Formats: sequence, structure tokens, C-alpha cells
Amino acid sequence: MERPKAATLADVARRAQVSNATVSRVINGVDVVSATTRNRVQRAIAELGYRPDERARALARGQSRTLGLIVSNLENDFYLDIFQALETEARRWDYEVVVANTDYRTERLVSSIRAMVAQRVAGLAIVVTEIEPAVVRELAAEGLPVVVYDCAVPAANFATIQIDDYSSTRRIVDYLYSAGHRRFAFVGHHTRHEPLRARERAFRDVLRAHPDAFFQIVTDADSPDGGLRAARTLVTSDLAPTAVVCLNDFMAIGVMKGLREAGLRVPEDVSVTGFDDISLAKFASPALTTMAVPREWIGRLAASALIPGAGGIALGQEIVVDPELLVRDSTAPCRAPLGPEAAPVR
Amino acid sequence: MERPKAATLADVARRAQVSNATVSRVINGVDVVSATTRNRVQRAIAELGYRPDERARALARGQSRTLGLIVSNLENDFYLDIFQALETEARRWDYEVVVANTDYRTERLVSSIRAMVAQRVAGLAIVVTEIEPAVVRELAAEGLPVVVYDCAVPAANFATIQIDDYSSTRRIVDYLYSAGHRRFAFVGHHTRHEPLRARERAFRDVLRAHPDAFFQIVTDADSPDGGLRAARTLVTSDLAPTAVVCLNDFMAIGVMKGLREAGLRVPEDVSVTGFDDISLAKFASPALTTMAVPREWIGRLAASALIPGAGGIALGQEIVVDPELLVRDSTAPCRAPLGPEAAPVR
DNA sequence: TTGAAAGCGGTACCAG
DNA sequence: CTGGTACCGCTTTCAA
Repeated sequence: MERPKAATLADVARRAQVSNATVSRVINGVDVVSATTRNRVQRAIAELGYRPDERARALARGQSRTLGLIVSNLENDFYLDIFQALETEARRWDYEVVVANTDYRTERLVSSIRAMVAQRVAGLAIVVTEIEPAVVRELAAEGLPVVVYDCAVPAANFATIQIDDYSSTRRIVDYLYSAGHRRFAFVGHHTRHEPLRARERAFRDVLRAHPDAFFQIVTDADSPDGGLRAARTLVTSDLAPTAVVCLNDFMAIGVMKGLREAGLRVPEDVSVTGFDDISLAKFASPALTTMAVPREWIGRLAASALIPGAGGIALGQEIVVDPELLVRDSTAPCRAPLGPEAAPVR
Repeated sequence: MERPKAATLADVARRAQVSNATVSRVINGVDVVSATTRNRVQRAIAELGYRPDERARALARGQSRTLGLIVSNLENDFYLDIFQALETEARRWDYEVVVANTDYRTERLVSSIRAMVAQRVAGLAIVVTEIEPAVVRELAAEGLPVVVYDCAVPAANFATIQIDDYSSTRRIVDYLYSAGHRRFAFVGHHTRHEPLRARERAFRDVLRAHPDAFFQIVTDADSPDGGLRAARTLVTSDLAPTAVVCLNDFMAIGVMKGLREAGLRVPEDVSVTGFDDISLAKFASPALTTMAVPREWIGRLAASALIPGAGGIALGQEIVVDPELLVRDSTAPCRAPLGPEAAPVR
């Protein structure tokens, strides 16, 4: 039982009694091929169940029609949504897209980039938190069209999509503060990614400006599980925060679970906020107050920036998106007695 | 600003003053190349930033090292988990994997299959609900190694991973019945996929065997949103079910949300069950009682079946997995007064 | 309108 | 141990 190897263009040519060139012509619909010849070829194609080898075509053409996307973690809907949007847009232009998952590991970022380069993708979108200037610099030299999210890289072949993490987070904290909260917690995940650290920084900066506000910061994995563990830490802390600002929705889901486990009600006892507005945010109970990041738009934009003629942002450009605060049911005015019951951490 | 095209093997050969063959040898680590030559070549490779073109390699070798995976919907963690597991296993054997999403549409299944064939993937895993014998039959002729989940296709180049949907669902319903429930609802999604219909059939069969049990069936999209809408239907129905059996966890999340919206408590007022045991099931509130399908294992198995020498199941074989019932917090003994308050539907 | 042939970037067999 | 050289499957001049 040998595996029958697929028919080739030459097989078709032989069967249709024409040259390879002619078969190629009808496949690509170029030149003027006489109707009779065309029919003969098409019949041969059908009879043989012939499918052109895309790899060979790309090789011969010297250009591929596939885009690469590298993300940190598809389990986080934030990344998945970007993938879907990117793919939808790419498909419109008859491009394919291959995804790679880094699991937040720089080594995998590196190997994924290498793999993409080896596949000779037409363009590469990088949306990860573990990005490092050094690894990306290598790409700049490559000359490959690249778009990176939330990480400014100055290079002629790079487009950048930024989001103002700092002021977005300020908006969240301001909102919570004016709702009367004074004891805060920030739940983040380990990362050296500057834009993400900016969320934490904004949190700190806002609260430090208020002499009557106190806060603590806890860090865990970027997952509901991480959020859950973080919440367990929070509930046993002295600060007893009434407002928990989460780095993103993915962790917030776990945080709420952890709070509930401890018998605390959201938002009656504790307010919780997320970031991203993943679709699940709506289904969390209660529905999560969050910052809506337009992932759909970002994905499309990235694709069109990578596809020549798709009218996206030009390489070398930088664009910044502005998220919107969505107040849902996980936040409420503070009902706790004013003033800390304990000393603030940090 | 022209995009500099990547260095080729020939460039390296020229720079290192050796033949193409020798460069190829050091790249592949085959044959014995003298240390000095090897060094010279490696230096040239480094200096040029050379990366072998994988497409060309695959073409020349006559075999690719990438696996294809086609799923219905990556947003449903069930599929995502399979993807991750498959990829993990594939990576172990130095294979890549490309995923395609069909969004439950047969047309996209067809075009995805064509695309995979065109890419000349080494093997293809199909895990979709919209599978149709006709489209798959085309593949059988292709001779491509294929593994399909939950859809028996007799062909020499096909491996099949089955799950006993019927008896698994029976187990769930039996459990609920013995917990005292008598008024049931089944929440499914539109599908002609036989194995999925079997879940509904099992539900029906069990309950029809109990003269004192009543039930209704509602159908919507496979998503939390679909579940939400289904729940809204349920709460306004005359039957007022005390136990809701969902086709899967993805929908169950929405169902619980919908029940809560209507002021019903889970599990005090209504018990809810899912199927799959996606990671979010744990984070739902309350934690979902569900049937654990070993996706991790399925993904690995699929990969190894497709990779020669990986020791997976042989092509032409069929294997059935046995899910396990996980009783968590979304189900409880029935507290409602016995007997239906309305006539059963169907 | 159609065919011959030279690549595209590698691999691998055969000599030397 | 190294070089020469036919391909792999398809595209694309260049002529006919």
C-alpha cells in the first residue's frame, strides 16, 4: 500500500497532450488559450484530480501569499480575536495565514520568527508580550514587512500599532477612585513588556497622587488560574482592597472566581475591572467592567498593512488606538467604611 | 527602498568558496565535511544571515514536515485545546502545524481541505462538526494520511478517533434523573453531525423510558451567546425545567448566564451540565458539572497517527475514547415539587 | 495560440 | 571529503 503521489502539472500536460506552459496558463487564467485546448486541459485536471502544489508555485513566482502571525497565547481570547480578524482580512485578499504560539517564551518567539522567515511568509505580524528589541532587530535586517503590536520598533519595514496603556489604565483607576474606592489592588502577570508595565505604573501613579488611597500589587500567570491565585492572596492580605484592577480580562475571570470562593461578592464587596473586553467578559458573572480594545480592527489593520495594495497603514508608520471604558456590572460605588484598615503595601 | 531578497544557498556557497552540495551538507549535518570547510561555510551562513527556504527544501525532498488541522471554531476551547496538544506533539517530532477554521461551514471545510492538499501537508487532522462523507471521500482518493475525530470513515489512509456520545450522554441524564429531576431541557446547536445528534438522541431515549419525566429541546448557535438565548427561551417555557443538559460547555456557560439573568439560581433552582470539560468550565460560576473529554490525549494521538514512526494508531484503525463524568457545583438534587407543572413538549 | 527551456532554492546521487 | 548535476513542481520569458 504505497501512498499514491499527487498528480503533477506535467501529468496533466501529458494527458491533455499539451505543454507544461499551456497547463500553467489555464491554471492561472493568463494569456489567451484557445477554448478547445482549455477544455482539454481542464478535463485532464478533473480526471486526474490535480491540485497545483502551492509551495512550488510560490517558489517559482518568487513570492508567497501567506502571512505569519505570532502571538503569546491563543487561549487568551484577546489573541484569538486578533488572529480571526487578521485571517478574515487576509482571506479577502486571497492570502493565507499561519499562526504560532509562543506561550510567553522568548525562545519560542525566536524560533517562531525563524520558522516564519524559513517559510518565506510575505509579511509577519507580531503580537506578543515577551517581545524583545534584540530579537526583533534581526528581523529589521531581513527586510520582511512586519507589523508589531504595542512595541515601537523604528525600522523602514516595520509598522507599529500602539495602544495607550498608561492613560487607559489611569482612566480606569480614576473611575474607581471617584466611585469612592480607596483600597486598591492591581493584579498583573510577570512581564518585562514595557507597555504592560505601563498599566501597573499608571495604577501606581494615580493612587500615589491621592494621599488617602492605598494599594497593593500582586503578580501571577496570565490565565484565569493566575487570577484565581492572585485573588487568594488578596483576600488574606491586610489591605482588604475594595477595588481590584486586573491587567486583563483573562486574569479578571479568575480573580472574580477567587473572590467569590472567599465569600466576597462582586461588586457589592469588591469591584473588579479587566482590560481588552474579550467576548467572555460579557459572560462572566457579573459582567465585567473593562477597557474595550478594538481587536477586530487591529487584526484587519495588521493584515492590510502587510498586504501590498490592501490600503492599510504604510510600513514605517505608527498608529495608536484608543480603547473605550465599558462600565458593566463588576464595579460599583464603594460601600466599605472609608480609610484603610491596614497599612498599604509599598 | 527595495526589499532585499534573502540570501540563498548559492550565495553561501560562493562566499565560502565551496559547492552547493557542500553547503547543503553542513546545513543538514549529513556526510562528513572537514572541520575547516564546515567552519568556512558556517561563517558564511552567519555573515549572510542565511536561512534555508523550507518550501524549497520540502519540494526537493519530496516530503513536507507540516501537519494540517481543520477545526470548526477555535473560540470553543475544545478545539483550541486539541490544536495545542497536536502542535505540542508535532513539535516533538519537528513538524509544524497549520490550522484552519471552518466556522461550521461546509464550504469552508471544503476549501480548507483543498488548501491543505495544495500545501502538500504530510498529514491532515479533521475535527469538525460539519463533516460530510462526500467531501471526505475526495480525500480518501488523495491518499493523504488523515485522522478524523468523531466520524467514522472507512479508508485505508484514514484513522478514526471516536467518542461514545450516546452512552456518555445517557450517563449524564441518568445521573440527573437519580438526583430527582423530572423536568429536563436539552440545549444543542444546529448540526447534522451524527455523533452530536446522538447526544440529543440519548437524552430523548433515557427520558422516554421514564414515564414520569418530561423534557423539551432547544437549539441555537454553538457559543455562549447561543446558550444565553436558549436559556431565555427555557425560562419562559411552560415546562420550567429543573435540569438543563447542554450539548457542550461552551453553550453551558451562556445557559448559566441566562438562567441567572432570569433570577434562577444554579444549582439551587436549576441544575446545568456541559460536555467537554474546557478549562473555563472550572471558572464558570458555579463550576460546571461536565463530561471530561481527553482533548490533550486526542490531539497527541492524532499527531502521532500522522507522523510516521511516532507510534500513534495506525491508519485504517479506529479508536474510541471514554469520557469521564465530572460532578462539580452546577448540579444538585432536585428541590422542586415533583411532577410537571405543564405538558411536555414533543 | 503554443512550446522549449531557463530558472526558483534546495537535495541527493554519482564521480573523483 | 568535495564537486557536478540531474531533478522537485511550477512560472515565465522568448520564439515559433
